[in-house]
Amino acid sequence: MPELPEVETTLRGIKPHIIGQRITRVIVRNARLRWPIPASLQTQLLKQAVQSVERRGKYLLLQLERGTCLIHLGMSGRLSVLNQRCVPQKHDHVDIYFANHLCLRFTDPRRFGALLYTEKPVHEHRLLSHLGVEPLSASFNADYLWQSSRGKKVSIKTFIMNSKIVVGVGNIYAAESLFQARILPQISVSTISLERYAILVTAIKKILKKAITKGGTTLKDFMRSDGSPGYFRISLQVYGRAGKPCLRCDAPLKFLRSAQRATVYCDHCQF
DNA sequence: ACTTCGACCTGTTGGC
DNA sequence: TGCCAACAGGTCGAAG
Repeated sequence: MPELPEVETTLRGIKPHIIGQRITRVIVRNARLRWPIPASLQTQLLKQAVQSVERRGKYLLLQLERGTCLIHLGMSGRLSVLNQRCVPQKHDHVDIYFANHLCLRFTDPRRFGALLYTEKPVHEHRLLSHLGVEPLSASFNADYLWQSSRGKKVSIKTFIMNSKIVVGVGNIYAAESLFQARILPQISVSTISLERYAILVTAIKKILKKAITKGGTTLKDFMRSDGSPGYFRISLQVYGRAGKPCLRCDAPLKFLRSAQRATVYCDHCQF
């Protein structure tokens, strides 16, 4: 599930339930995530209140009184807020209980996710310090992309998926944005004009915002006792549609594997 | 300095 | 139906 819109939806879903709440108990059933959850985490979180919940790229940051809890959902992670004790399932690795008796549960079958804690300034953390601009901020614009791409040869798809450049554009939204902007995924960043970068930036922002709006319609589901997320499937133009007709020109969509990621595009509409 | 590639995991899917 | 390989929405860090 987790591309930026899903992470943003998760943030909006959990925030109202845990903001201001004091942590009363932490249960770690499986510490073996992408980085092992430190054994000290349970003690460190205990009795701290949540001051704010923020997002940086695809990282969720629970700002506590003395430090910050960093959460990444990886490929298959999920956070749910449960209002009563709910029997943990196979992949429910962490529970954080609050004074209001709600439980924030971290579920992640593939365990590519992460849950860490730091008492240093969180934006200086090694996982955050190198991150590029937020795609929905004003800093993400055509000039920025054009400037950042000088002297580089990478393909435009690899480029916009590079978190040092811009955060939160994953494989699905990269493919969709490039289709919308009519740019071939495999062309080099050095060949793209400022004007086309402007079109691409607009497409990325539009698609991410639309996806956030759609995810936002299911926020009530966060309180479902079974913890199922129930996201609407976002209507996708190219992702997962290789060989099927292009929705703009009817030509069969092409498939390409670049940097080990599947890409679908239309070689008639995109150039 | 830039770019590619392997690694981390488990669940699902599709071909034989 | 069963088995097995390939693949999946991420991203770090080593190697080239």
